[in-house]
Amino acid sequence: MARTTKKPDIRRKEIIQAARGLFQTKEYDRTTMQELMDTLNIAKGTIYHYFSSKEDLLEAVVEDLVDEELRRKEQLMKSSQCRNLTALEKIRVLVTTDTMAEEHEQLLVNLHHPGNTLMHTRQLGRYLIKLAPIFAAVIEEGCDQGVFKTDHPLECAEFMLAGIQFLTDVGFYPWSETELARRMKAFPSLVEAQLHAPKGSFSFLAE
Amino acid sequence: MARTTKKPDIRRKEIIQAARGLFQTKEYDRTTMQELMDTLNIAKGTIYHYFSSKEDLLEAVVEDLVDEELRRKEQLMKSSQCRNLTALEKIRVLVTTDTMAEEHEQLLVNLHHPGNTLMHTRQLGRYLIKLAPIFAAVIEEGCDQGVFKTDHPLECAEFMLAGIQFLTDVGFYPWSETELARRMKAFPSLVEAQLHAPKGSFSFLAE
DNA sequence: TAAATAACGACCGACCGACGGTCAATAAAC
DNA sequence: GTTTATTGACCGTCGGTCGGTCGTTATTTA
Repeated sequence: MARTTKKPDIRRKEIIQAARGLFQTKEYDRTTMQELMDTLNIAKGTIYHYFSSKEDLLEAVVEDLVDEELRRKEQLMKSSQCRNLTALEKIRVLVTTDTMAEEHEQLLVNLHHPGNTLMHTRQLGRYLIKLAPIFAAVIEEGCDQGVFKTDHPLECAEFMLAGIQFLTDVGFYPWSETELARRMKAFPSLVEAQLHAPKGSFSFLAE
Repeated sequence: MARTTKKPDIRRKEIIQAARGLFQTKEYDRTTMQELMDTLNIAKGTIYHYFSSKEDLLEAVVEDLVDEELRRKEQLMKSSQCRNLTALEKIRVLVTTDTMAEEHEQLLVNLHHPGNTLMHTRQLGRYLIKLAPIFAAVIEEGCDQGVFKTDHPLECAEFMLAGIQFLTDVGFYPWSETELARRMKAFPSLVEAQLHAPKGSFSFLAE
């Protein structure tokens, strides 16, 4: 077959992008290396030239995903429209501008299939490591402004993000609609308690 | 080969028990049906006569695991030595008498292998559904006694259990020792904030 | 300077072993 | 005799391997 060589970093990125698309639409487990080969018109050996295993590839995909999210949120916080918001407003922006949510929706279509548990878990793990500090910074700001109060901003952020994500994401567990609704209703006051925030300040979470 | 027939419910339990042992010591992914067959001296078809797939078997194992835990905790709460403890003391008993922890330790030996992510996730999911209500009941008791304060006892329990478990269990993500230590130190005050509990009342968590 | 050659590494794809799962036959139980 | 628990040979699929090929670039040769 005709062979096209590309610069390694280009090819690597190509593979990651294609894999990311497949993993998100078809689920990780149900995506075969054969499909990835077909998508890219590439031989199997080429993929394994760049990634030592399917799971290694998953790791790269997740890193790509989370890093993108990180860049967006960082940029969001630095943007002029955010510069002089209160900490509470900033958190609202961070949460509601959930850029990753779109991609998640694709997943939710293939609901109830457990083939993406590994990917979800990995993603949440990396997400916490990389993005919790951003939330923590804003929380700290809030403490300075007197709206929040906590001795452990980072752990607080990790704790809330992990809890909410696990209890909300049907990719982890096939939660029922009623369970999800019940939790959504409770989250505002839970978060407010956690941060010692004014009553009602997080009611936007339930929307 | 000579064949020994057993009562279906006996056989079923046998398979679950053996699978449980293997899944916990060897990890789910790395446990093959062949190994399970060898352990039980049973043909493959027999297993598939009782369980439609490997994952179906996993589900049964997890249910077995969590139900056992549930029974123990329920019994613990009903026991005479717990009857007239304060809510705070009861929670301490619930948490420190973590019967499942032993089994987890086995897992921690095989550290950093992601082959059990699915099992861990499933387990936490079912655990929350079945055991959060027990914690919630005690929390409610604490509210009545005036040591706690929350409008959503159940969601509060789910939230804390999910968060702590995910951030603590290296079966989900290969957290570093420093990360784990850092979080353990923070948990008491996080939980106290969540429940509006007196300062220091949950310091036993960090031990 | 231009052509031949050597070295490198990106790329290929036939092949493999392992694994989950199937099913027709069969032995035990009732 | 009927039902049902059990067997194990067999299958398809999938992740992964590996010896080898071909395009590219640096180096030598004419």
